[in-house]
Amino acid sequence: MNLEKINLSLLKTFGYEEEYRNGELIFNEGDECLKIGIILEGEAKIITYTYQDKEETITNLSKGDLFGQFVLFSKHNNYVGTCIALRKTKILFITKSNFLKLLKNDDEFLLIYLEEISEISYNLKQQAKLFAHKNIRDRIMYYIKIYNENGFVKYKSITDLSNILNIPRPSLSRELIKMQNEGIVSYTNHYITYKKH
Amino acid sequence: MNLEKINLSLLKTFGYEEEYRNGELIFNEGDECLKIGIILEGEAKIITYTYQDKEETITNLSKGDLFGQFVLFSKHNNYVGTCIALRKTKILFITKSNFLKLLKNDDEFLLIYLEEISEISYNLKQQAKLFAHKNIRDRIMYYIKIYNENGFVKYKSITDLSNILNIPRPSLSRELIKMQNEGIVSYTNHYITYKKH
DNA sequence: TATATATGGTAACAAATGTTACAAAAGGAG
DNA sequence: CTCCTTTTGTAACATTTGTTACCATATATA
Repeated sequence: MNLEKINLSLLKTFGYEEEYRNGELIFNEGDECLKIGIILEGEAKIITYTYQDKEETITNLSKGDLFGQFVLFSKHNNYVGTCIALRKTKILFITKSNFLKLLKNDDEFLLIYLEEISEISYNLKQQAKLFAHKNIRDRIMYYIKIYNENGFVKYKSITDLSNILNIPRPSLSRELIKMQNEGIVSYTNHYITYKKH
Repeated sequence: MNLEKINLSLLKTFGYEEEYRNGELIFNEGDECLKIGIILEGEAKIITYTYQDKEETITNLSKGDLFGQFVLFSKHNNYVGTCIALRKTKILFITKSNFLKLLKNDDEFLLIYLEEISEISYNLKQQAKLFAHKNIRDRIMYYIKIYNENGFVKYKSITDLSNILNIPRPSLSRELIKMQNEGIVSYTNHYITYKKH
C-alpha cells in the first residue's frame, strides 16, 4: 500500500503504534488475529516451519505493507506464520472494529484498501497457477505469458528467476537452453522473449 | 458468499440482472472488467487456455459466488479467463461506482464482502503454498497440516485427492503406501491421519 | 584496470515422478 | 446377493528433474 497516497494522520487516530527491535517477535503462528498491521517503517518477515522443521518464508514485509488483513476477516482467525522484525520497525495497529469504522469514514481509504487486497489476491492467484504447472517448460511459458511486457520478461538474474519459478537453477538453465535451441524463446541473463506459443 | 445473509433486494437496486443460457458466453478473456458479478442462480465456469491450447478451468461458480472482484479493483483491469454459463444462469451485475456506494451504504454488506474476499484469499494463499511444495511427500504433509480436523483429513476418494494435490494418482498411491509403511501416516480410501510429524 | 565476487553453463549421475496397462477391490444399483 | 461400475494397487519402464561440483563468464568494487 502506497503510504504517500494515504492520510496517515487520520489513520493513526484509529490505531496505535508499536516499535520493534531487530529480531523481535511481532506475533506467533497460531496467535489469534485481532487487528490489522501496517508497516510504517522498517522490515519484517513472516515465516513458518515445514513438517521437516525447515524455516520457510511466507512473506517479506516492508514500508506500507499490511498484514493480518485476510486472517482478520476470515473464519480462520489465527495467524498462519510467525512474524519477526528484521530491523527497527514501526507498526500501526488498528483493531477490527476501528478498521471497519475507518473504511466507512474514509471513501478514499476504502478504495485504496480494495485496490490493495485486489492486487495481493491477483498475485496470489497468479502464483497458485504458476506453481500448478509442474513441468519446467510449462511453468516458464506460463510465467512469460503472465508477466511479459511487449513480449519481454525482465529479471535480475537467472538465479533470481529460478527462485521465482521455484526451480533449481541448473534445471532451469538446461531447459532454457533447450527451448532456445528449439527456437521457442530467446533469452539473456536479464530478459527472455518468446517466438512461438 | 451466502446470499441468505444478504439483503438481496437492496443489492438489486444497485445493479441489474442478466440471464444466460447453457453454453452462453458471459465474458471473454482479456475483456475489460467494469463491474462485479454475483451469481443469483445457475452455474458457470471460468476457463483459460494454456500455451499448448489445453483448456484449463480457473474457477467454477455457483449460486452466491462473485466474479470480477479482484480484477475490478486492481491495475490489471482485464479478465484473466473466459466465463461460460453451464446452465441457465442469472447474474446480478453492479458497476464499480455503484459497488463502492453499496459498501459505504450497507455496513453489514461491507463486512460480509470483506469476509468473502478474505476467505477466497486465504484459500488462494493455501493453494499457492500447497503447490509450492514440489515433492509429493511434502505436499501431502502440508495438505494434512492445513486441512486436518482433529488429525483427520477426509476426501471423497484417493482419485479426488490426487486431483486436489495435482499429483498423478499412481504416484500418490505409491507415496501413500510408502508413508504408511514408514509409520508416518495411516489412510483409507476416505481419510488420512498422521502419526508423526 | 585489476581483483574479488557473484552468476551462469555444463555434465555425470542419482532420485523422483510420470505413464501405461491391467488386475484386484470396493462401492452402488437392482 | 449379484452384477456392473468405479476406484485402487501394482509394476515395469520412460522421462523429467534434482544434485553436485567445477569451470567460464559477467559484474561489481577498489
